[in-house]
Amino acid sequence: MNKGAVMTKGSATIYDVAELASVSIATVSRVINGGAHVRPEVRQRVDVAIRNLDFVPSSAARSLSGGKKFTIGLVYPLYENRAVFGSSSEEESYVLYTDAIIRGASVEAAKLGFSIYASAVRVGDASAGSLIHQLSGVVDGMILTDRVISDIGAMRFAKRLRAVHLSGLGAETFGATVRVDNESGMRELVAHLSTVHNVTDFGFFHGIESSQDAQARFDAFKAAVSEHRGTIRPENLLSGDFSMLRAEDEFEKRLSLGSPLPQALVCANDQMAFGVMHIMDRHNLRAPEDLIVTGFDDVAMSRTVGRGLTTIRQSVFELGAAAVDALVGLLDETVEKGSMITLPTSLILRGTCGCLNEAAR
Amino acid sequence: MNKGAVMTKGSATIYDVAELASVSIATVSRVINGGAHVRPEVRQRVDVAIRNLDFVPSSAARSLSGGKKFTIGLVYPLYENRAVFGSSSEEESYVLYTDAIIRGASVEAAKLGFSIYASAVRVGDASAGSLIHQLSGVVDGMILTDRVISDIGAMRFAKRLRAVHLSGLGAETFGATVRVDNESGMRELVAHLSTVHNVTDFGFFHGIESSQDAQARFDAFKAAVSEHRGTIRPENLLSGDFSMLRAEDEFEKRLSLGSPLPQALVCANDQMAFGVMHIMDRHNLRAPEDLIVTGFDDVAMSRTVGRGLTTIRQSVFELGAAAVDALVGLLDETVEKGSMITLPTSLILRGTCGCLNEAAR
DNA sequence: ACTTACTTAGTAAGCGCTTACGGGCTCAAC
DNA sequence: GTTGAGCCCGTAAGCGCTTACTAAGTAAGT
Repeated sequence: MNKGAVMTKGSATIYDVAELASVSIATVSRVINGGAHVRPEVRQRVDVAIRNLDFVPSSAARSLSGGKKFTIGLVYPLYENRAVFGSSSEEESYVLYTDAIIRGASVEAAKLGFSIYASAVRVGDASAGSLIHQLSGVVDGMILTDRVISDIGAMRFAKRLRAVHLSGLGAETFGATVRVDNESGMRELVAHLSTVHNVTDFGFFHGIESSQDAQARFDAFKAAVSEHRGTIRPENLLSGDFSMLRAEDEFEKRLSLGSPLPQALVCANDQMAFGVMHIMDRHNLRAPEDLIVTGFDDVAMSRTVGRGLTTIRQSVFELGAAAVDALVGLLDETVEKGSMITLPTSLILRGTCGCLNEAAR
Repeated sequence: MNKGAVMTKGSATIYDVAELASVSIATVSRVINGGAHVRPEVRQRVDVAIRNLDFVPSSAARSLSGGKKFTIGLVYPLYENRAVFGSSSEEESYVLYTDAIIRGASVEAAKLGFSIYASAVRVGDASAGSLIHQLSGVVDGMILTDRVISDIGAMRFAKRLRAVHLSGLGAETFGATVRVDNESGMRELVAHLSTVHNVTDFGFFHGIESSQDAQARFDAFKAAVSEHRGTIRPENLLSGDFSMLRAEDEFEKRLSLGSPLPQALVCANDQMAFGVMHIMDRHNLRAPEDLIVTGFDDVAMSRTVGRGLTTIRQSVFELGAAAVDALVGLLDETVEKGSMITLPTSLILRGTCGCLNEAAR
C-alpha cells in the first residue's frame, strides 16, 4: 500500500495527499481547515498535491471524526405523490413556496459549508414523527416549514435536536422560530385602503386553517380593520385553502348570494386573489372599480396579471436563508434557544387597489 | 464509560444498544441490516433496546465503514437568486419542473434507503464543474438535469463518478440517460391533428434552445409533419424560452405581422400555450375555432384553462424516480453504463384541438 | 462416536478524517 | 549558556459503524 496508495481505485485520500507532499496527514488536515501554523512553503506543497490528486475530503470521515455532519434537514409538506405534473392545483402554490424556501436555504447553507437535506412529509401523516426521528441520525439540526409538524412529537425530538420552525408561534419548544411580519404588512395594507381609498366595508379570504401564517394574517387583518373603524360583514369572510381553484369556487358561491360585495377583498395570498379576479372577469366585474382586491406574497405573476395586483411582499427566499442562519447559530450557540426572528414585509401598490404606480419598490 | 455510556450526552450509539441488550455490537449491526443469522429471541432483545434508546445509526459512521454514502446528488439549474417570489416568471415553469423531479427522486430514493442532496448551479456558471467535483466527495453518484452541464468537464468526472443525465442524448459518457419519449408523443399529436382535424398548415413554438428536450420535440414535430405531408410556413416557427411571458410577447409580434395564422400551433410546453391563449383572448380569437393550440407536459392548469388544453402528458415525477432507479442500478452494477431509459408520454385530448372529451386517460 | 457443515455470536481490524499531545526548532530574555 | 515561549509538524487515539475472521454450539451424515 505504498506506491499503490496513489489512486489505486476510488478517489484519493488524505494519506495519498500526505505522501505526495511528504508530510503527515495531520498537516494536510491543517491545510484543509484554515491551516493555522503551517509554513507557507509546506502549505503550498500540500495544495499542489491536493490539486494533482483531485482530492476531496470524505464528508463521512469528516463527520465521524469532527462530530458535526454539516447537513441540515429541511422538512416540507408533500401532498399527493403525483405532484404538479398531472395533479391538483392546490399544490402548485405550495410548490412555489416550498421551492423558494429550499433554494434560499440551499444557497445560504452553501455559504456556510452546510448541505441541505430536504425531505417531504405527507401532511397529517402519522409517520412524520418517525421520519423526523430517522432524520436526526443524518443531520445536525432541522428546519420545519409551516404546517409540517402539528406538534406531535415536537417535544420528543426537540430536546435532542436543534430545530428551527418557520412561521410558528411557540418558540420555546423548538430551538428558534423564523417568521414573516404578517402583522405590520396587514396593518400597512388596511391603513392604506382605509385612508387612501376610503374603504370601510372589508372582506377577507382566509387561507388554509392549519397554517399559522394564514391565522396570523387573519388576526392582524381583524385588528387593523377595527382599529380603523371598518366593518366586516360575515358573508364577506370567505374561507379557502390558498389555492386558486378553491378560491374560484368560493368566490363564485359568494357572488351567487346576491348580497352586495364589500369595497375591498383582502386575500391571504396572491393565488387566491388571482382566482377572485378570474371569476370577476367572467362576470364582467373589474378591479378596483367594482371591488378592490389585494394579495399576499408578491409572486411573479402579481406584476403582470391585469393591471397588477396590490399585495404585501415577503421574501420566501430570505425566509429559507434566515432559517439556515438561525439554525447554524443555534448549533454554535450564537443564537439562543427560544429566539424568534421576524422578517419584514412591504406593501406593494399596484392596479387592483387603484394605485397604478408600478414604481413601488 | 460503563453506565455512563447510556445516553450520557448525544444520541445513543451502537455500543449503548449492545450493552443494553447484552450482545456485541456486531450482533446489533446484523440486526439493523437485515439481520441474517440471528436468533429471534436475540433479535427481539436488540430491537427493544434500539427502541428504548431511540437509537438511530450514525450515517457518517455507516458511510465511512461501508464505503457507500447513501446519498445521491441532484444538480439543477438556478436562475437568479431572488427566485420565484419577487422575480421573473421564466423561472416559475422551471421551478415547477425541477420541483417535480426533486420530489420524484426523493420519494424513490427514500424507498431505496438513499437521500437526495439537491444542489443548484447557476446556468452557464464556470464554477459548475468545481461544484460537481466538490459534490463527488459527498455523494455516491449524481443526477444531472437537462441544461445543467453543457458538457464541460463531463468527461472529467464521468469516469470517477456514477451519473445519470436527464434528457440527454450522448449516453456513453455518463453512466446512463433517462429521457422522455418526446418523439412518440409528438408523432401521436401530429397524427391526431392531421387525421382527425384535417390540419395541414402547422406552426410550432420552440422552447429554450439549450434544452435537449426542446430540440427533440422540434425535431420530432418536423419529422411527423413531413410524414403527414403537412407544411410549416417560416413565419409560424416561433421561438420562446418555455416561459409564458416570453411566449406572449412573441405571439403578439406574430399577430402583428398580419399574415394568416396556421391551422394549429404546437407549443413545446404548456406554459407557452397558456401565453398564446392569453393573447388570443385579448384579440378575441378562440381556440380551436380560430387556431388550434396544443401544449406539452400536462401541468395542473391545463385541465382548467379555458376549455382545457390538448397536450402531451409526461410525468416529471416519474422522471425523477426513474433517474434514481437508474443511478442505484448503476451503483450496484444492475444497470449497464451507457444505457438509456425512455419514459412514455401520452396524448391528452381536450378542448383546444376541438376534442372536448375530458375522459382521455 | 466422529467428522462435516451450518448456524450463531463475539473479536478486532479498519473506513478517512480531526485533534490532543508531545517533540524538535528558533528566538529572545535573563 | 540556559530557560521559557512560540511555532511547526508528526504520532496516535479515537469518531461509530461494517465485516472478515474465529470460535463455539448444534444438526446431520457415516
